[in-house]
Order: sequence, then structure tokens, then C-alpha cells
Amino acid sequence: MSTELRSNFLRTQIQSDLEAGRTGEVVTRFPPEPNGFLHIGHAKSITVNFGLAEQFGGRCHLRFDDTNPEKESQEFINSIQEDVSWLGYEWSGEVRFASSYFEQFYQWALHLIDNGCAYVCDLSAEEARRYRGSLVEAGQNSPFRERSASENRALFEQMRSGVFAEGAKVLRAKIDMAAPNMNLRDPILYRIRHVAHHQTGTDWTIYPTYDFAHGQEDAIEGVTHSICTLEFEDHRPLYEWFIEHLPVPHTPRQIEFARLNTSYTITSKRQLKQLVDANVVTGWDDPRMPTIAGLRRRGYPATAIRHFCEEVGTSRSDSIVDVAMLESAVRDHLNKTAARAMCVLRPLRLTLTNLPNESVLLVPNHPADEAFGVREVTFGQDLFIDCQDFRESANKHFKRLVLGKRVRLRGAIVIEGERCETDAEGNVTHVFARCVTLEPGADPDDGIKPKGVIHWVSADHSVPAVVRCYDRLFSQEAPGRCDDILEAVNPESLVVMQDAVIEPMLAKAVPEQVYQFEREGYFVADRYEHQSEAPVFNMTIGLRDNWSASNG
RNA sequence: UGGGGCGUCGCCAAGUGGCAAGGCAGCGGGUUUUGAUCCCGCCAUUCGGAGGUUCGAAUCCUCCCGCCCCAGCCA
Repeated sequence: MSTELRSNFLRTQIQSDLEAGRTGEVVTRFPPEPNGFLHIGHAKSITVNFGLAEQFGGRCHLRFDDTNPEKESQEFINSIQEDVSWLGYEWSGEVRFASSYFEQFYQWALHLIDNGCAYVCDLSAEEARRYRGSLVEAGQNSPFRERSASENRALFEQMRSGVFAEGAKVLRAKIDMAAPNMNLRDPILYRIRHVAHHQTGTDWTIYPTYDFAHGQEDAIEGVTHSICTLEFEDHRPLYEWFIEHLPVPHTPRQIEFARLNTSYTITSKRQLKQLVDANVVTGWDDPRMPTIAGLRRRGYPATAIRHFCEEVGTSRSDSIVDVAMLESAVRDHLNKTAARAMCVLRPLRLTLTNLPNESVLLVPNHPADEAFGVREVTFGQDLFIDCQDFRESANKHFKRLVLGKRVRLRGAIVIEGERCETDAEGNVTHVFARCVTLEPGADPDDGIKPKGVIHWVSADHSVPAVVRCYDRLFSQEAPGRCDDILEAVNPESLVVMQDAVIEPMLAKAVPEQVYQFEREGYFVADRYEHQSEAPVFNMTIGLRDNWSASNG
């Protein structure tokens, strides 16, 4: 398996670390802040971290980076664990929390204070911003920068005891206010927040910042390779500064890679929330959402998502991957794993005028894999076909049912269109055809073979179903760049087929089971709403179609 | 204009001095009771640009151009 994996800079780097003896094992971690739902971008990070551990025989931790209680909740902790598990990964040991290391972080902060490497600063947020300087101007030292270690220690202890108001004081590292890297201009280590924490309750009124927590979390857990996205690159010198100045038990290393972006997709929490709030979608797990929960409800298999993440590779260059690659991975997986069945989305009644009697046909569940077996499908005089599969007359490119022309009914016989009835508006309401053959699978005796095949469902042995057909949520390739995300929404991202009919077997589908509705696409029984008595399917992805796009 | 990164086919991406993998998309053709699948073929004399080093450069050097990130008591 691992020999098939394409090389990338992370695998190359880890391999060389192992060979050079810089590390004897590989320990990674997926460290989400529990402040929202996971999306396709997180899936990439998950496959990178868990994948690397797996490939090098190491382990990967699931650690919640819960240093900012205001934005976090247990609800997100639960959904994140569910999503990681659903993607097929098992984290090493128990779920971990940065918050469980708070006391250690506090002791380390004291260590910095005692060594003159940190100080309590009384500047307001606004003042601190001004003192920080700009991208091209050096910052200025805080007037509180030279407080003695003992004064700082006393003040910091008071910060912990809760005597100060939020924002009144912070603990900062004493590094260099003139550093060209802004992150080194005396970064903030602790801020005062009089809010309860979902894990530690009211134990703390000061909370460490990401910078003061992340590297130390890695050190405590023995993480060897701390893999994060490119925007943290500038934080690496600070990450290393803490590791060097603190008596940590281990030296982890941070390596950054480019986050995943896909076309026709947004992953900004703010914009996603706009869609939910404006009811453009039904919720965070709407099948059109790029969240893991949404993709799951859409019927995207976890395996396909993982393959996609591997397929796109891992590099350091900013990119926007064509979402067609994701769709291709989904089709590729489903083609091999989904049983076939028939569903008529837009029913049109078809009567066979010379069919002698009803019969039960044995139809293969997969065209190329006999292991799927066969199923019984009732075939009778009255059927439903899709209204798009019939035309009173058409040119030779239309390979479906036409009056006076032949077509094969999938898994059954060859028929020829005879006549049709229309309503007042001229819409075809009923088609009549005669059977040219009676033996399933047989070709006509006169040698005139039909050009096409259409699917059908017995009118007397079908079950009504609601089928939601989805298309891309956005009609623009880079919707995230729009001023108003709502204007980029594809108005046809959802078309509900209220009158669809399915073969009876499909009504018994287990929620989340995906089938290929022949000639249409892959559809999943809705995870929450599907019931045998009231079937509900979601379109996962349509079949590739080289015809309808360029024709009517 | 300070610092840190990145630029290889329409979109991703291997390649780390020896003569441009692969996938997606696209385009031809074949098989086919899904206009699907599958199969075959085509698709970068060239690696952001210009110089230089070398027998030889996408890979090394120089300069230039373009794009991304950083001034939260967010992560």
C-alpha cells in the first residue's frame, strides 16, 4: 500500500527524519478548536495527519484546541468526534484537550516570568495595537515591560485569582518589539476571560492563547510532527521560542502545508452561517453543504473523500482544486459499490397494448459484478417511464422512445411506440406501445435492433417517493470572492421530484445506503427522513453525461 | 515599502543536475441491454521571465515579474 503512495514533501521529510535518526517514531495530531462543524478542508487535514501516522506506523491524536471557551461548545466536540470516526479514523488513546494542560501551562508561564522572559502588561487592546507598530515600522516597548519578576509573579497570580477585569491585563512574552515578524513583538500569552469553560468550568479566569498553548500541547503529547496550514508559518519562530525557553519534555516540529480549496465551494464559517441563517440551506448538514455532515448526508462515501484527498496531493502552493475531481472520486467509488435499481423521476404512463401477461423478471443488481446478485422486478402492461425519454418525433440522435421507433426497456423487452394522448396544453399524458419481442433480452426477429435503452417501473408495483436532486450550491467558480455570497447561489441547486416512483425493493433501503438509479445517477436514502412507508432519497451525484449537455 | 512563502499542461501534482510521471477535465475511436462503466489513442521540445554556471538545468547562481500570508487580548 505505502509503496503506491505518491511522494510529497511531508512524506519525504518524515522519511528523512526517520533515516537520520532525528526521531524514532511518528506522532501527529488533528487539533481542531471545537467552535464549528468540520468541512472538506478539515477532511484534508485529517487524512494528512492520520494518513502520515498510518503510513509510518506511528499514531495520531485527536486533540481539541480549546483555549478560547467563548466560541466553543460540547456540541461541536461531539460532532467533530463523530465526523472523524465516520471518515474512518481511530485516534490514538483517549480524546485529548488542551484545557487539561492548563495547570502545566500556568506553571510554564511562571517559569518564563521567573527568567525574565514574560511580563504582565496593563496596556489596553487599543494601546497595545498602537505600540505594536506596523508591517513597516518597528513597535515600541510597553511601559510595563521592565517590571520585576517578583512583581510580575504577584500580578500574574492575581490575574489567575480573578481580581482583575477582562482586558485589564495580559501576560506577554518579552521578545522583540522591533522584530520584522509581527508574531515576535511581545506576543500575548494569557488574557483574562471571566467565562466558564466547557471542560474546566469556572476553574480559570485566564486562558492561554493559541501561540502559548499549541507547541506545548505537542510537547506534552510527544508529537513529533505538528502539521498545520500555511498561515501559521510566521508563527513557527514563536512556536520554537517557547519550546527552547521552557523545560518541555519533548521537541516537536511544526511543518506547514497548503490548505485545500475546491472550486464552487466556500468553507468560510461566516459565509456558511449566512447560508444557514438565510435558509438557503436547511442546516449545517444540508446535502449541499461542504461540511462533513453535509457530504455524508449527500451520500458521499468516506472512502471516496479520503481517496480524493490523496489524489489531490499535498504541497505548499496555494491552489483551488476542481470540484470535479471530488465528484469523480465519488462516482468512481460508487460505480463499484452501489447496487443498481430503477426509479422514474418524472413519471409518464406507458401501456403495452399487446403484452399477454404480467411476469416477474430477474434483473442483475450490477452490470459487471455478479456478487451483487439479482432481484425480482414485476413487469406488466402498465408502466411508468420518464417523460424525458419519450418524444412523438425526433431526429436520429434521440435514442429513446419515439412513435414508430423501437427502444429497449432495461432488463426486459423491445417495444415500438404506437401513439400517445395529450392534455389540453399539448403535454403528453399517456403513451401506447407494442411489444416487438416477448422474451427478455432477446433481439427482434427481423433484425432491426433498437438504438437505445430506457428505464421503467411497473405502474401497479411501484412506490411513490420524494427524490431531491442536487446540483452545485454555487454557480460561480470562486463564490468566496463574491461581495454577497447569497448572490452566488445556484437557484437550481435543489429540485425536488415529488412524484417519483421507485421499484418496491428501494423502499426498504436502509438510511444512508446508496444506489445507482440506472441512467440517472447515485442516490442515497436520507439519513434522517427516509422511511419504507415514505421513501426519501437524495441525489449524491449524477452519472457522467456526454449527451444532454450538448443536446436538448 | 518590513518579514515569511509560492510559481511545472485548463485544474491538481510528481520530479531535488542526465534529457517532463500520474490524476481530473477535454478530444477522437472501440465494447456495451445504463448516452454509464470499461478499453485504446491524443493532450507541456517545455517547467513565471531574462541572463549565467555546466558536456548537460524544471532542478545550481543572479536579477526581474506575479500571487498568497502576517499589524486579534481568534485559531
